[in-house]
Amino acid sequence: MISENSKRKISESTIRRLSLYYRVLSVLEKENKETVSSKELAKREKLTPAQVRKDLSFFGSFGTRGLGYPVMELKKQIGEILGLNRAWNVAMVGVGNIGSALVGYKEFQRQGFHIKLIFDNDQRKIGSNHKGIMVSDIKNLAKELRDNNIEIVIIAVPSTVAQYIVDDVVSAGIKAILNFAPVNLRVPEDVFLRNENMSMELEYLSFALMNLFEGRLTAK
Amino acid sequence: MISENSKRKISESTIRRLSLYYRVLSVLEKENKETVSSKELAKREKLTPAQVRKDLSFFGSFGTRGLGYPVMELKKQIGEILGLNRAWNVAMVGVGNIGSALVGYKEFQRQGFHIKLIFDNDQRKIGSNHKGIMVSDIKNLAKELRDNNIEIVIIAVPSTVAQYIVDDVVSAGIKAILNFAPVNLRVPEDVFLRNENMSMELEYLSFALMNLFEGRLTAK
DNA sequence: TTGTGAATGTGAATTCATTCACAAATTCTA
DNA sequence: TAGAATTTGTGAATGAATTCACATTCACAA
Repeated sequence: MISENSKRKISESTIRRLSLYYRVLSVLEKENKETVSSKELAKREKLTPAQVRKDLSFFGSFGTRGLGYPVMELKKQIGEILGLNRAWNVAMVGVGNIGSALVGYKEFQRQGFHIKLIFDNDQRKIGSNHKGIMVSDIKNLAKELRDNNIEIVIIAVPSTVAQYIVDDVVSAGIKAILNFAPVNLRVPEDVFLRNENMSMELEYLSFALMNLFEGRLTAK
Repeated sequence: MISENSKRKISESTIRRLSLYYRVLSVLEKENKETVSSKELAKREKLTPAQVRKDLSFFGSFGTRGLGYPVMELKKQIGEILGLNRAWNVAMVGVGNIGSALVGYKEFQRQGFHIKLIFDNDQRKIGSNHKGIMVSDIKNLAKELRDNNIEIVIIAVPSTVAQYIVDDVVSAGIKAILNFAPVNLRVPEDVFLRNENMSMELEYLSFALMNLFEGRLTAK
């Protein structure tokens, strides 16, 4: 059971690690492991056992001393916390390179993120079938989002138009937006906006290699 | 000039923010701004001015008191730090949904990440032309990586085979790997491995919405 | 049923990151 | 040329996240 202290502020990094735990637990479930210790969980994610226990402790106490955590049950609990035990209605705006790839990305489906609508402004794409979903005209964005009870919108349009799209999305009452355009977008206070910056990790590697060459740094 | 105190350990978040500054500076450059203050830079990234100055101070002192930072010069300096003022030879392994989209992703090009080789194991894809690059047989992976002086490898293959690929990549002497497969990979101590977990941000939004419904949390 | 070993859950200690606050430097104005 | 207005750069202070360390709990074996 999720304890009431969950009202306390949870750090972003804890949530991100919860995602990691969830994934490892899925693997462990497939391996038919009944229980897992914080030590084992930590090892698989290159974290410390204390970190794992602390993270989980924010939400309740799921383990058994001397034994560890029940794999299936813990996965279910984390799923509950992250909202993965339910389906989310998602819309994709923009079906260029990235948008198109994401529509076909099975992992989203598996996690309960169901892409129900696809939008584009390209007349050649509108009306065409994309992995079983009809591409809608972006002109009808706000109305269609409302009519279809969309809860999360993914933005995969060129940077130049991303802000206009977001304004439209916000006007439709959407409270959660995932942005793939490499640009900073403005949203009202009550809207959650997350950015997926595809170049950032490459840049980190670039930085790491630079420092490696200059003899400043090692990988770990 | 980059000062010698750059030998101190730089935190991951500082590097990530450097990426953000770089992007903002590119925009400011296009807007023909000559200088920018830490205040303005902070505002654009929703950070504090102190944060911006502290981040930069790890690498040297680039600003002028009373005036701010010279846009072009600072961009150049950050580019130097992140290794963006040079070209990197990159290889893509796997041209499914994601791999294929990334090969066509202009932003990588712009930042100096040049995808020189593409690998797949699908006979129908091997030999075919993908955005001007011939798809190679994954059997020749290690040899081709060496022969073409590849420095960074992007993994976009199914989770089930990702570890085998990585082992092969490592055996070719590659020191920097970006992994898009939703799985934890093992690499030796001296290899930089970064993971791009496409579901993580969606899961964060999912968590945020859950808490919003339960009245626990606001967006900011 | 008792003892041993294992592993959790959590305050306290520590480490790490961010923000404060201000002297120093420089621009700008008149 | 002097005084006002900015804004940097950075130690010090604060705040946040991680790790430590251990009492507590439980499983399991004999």
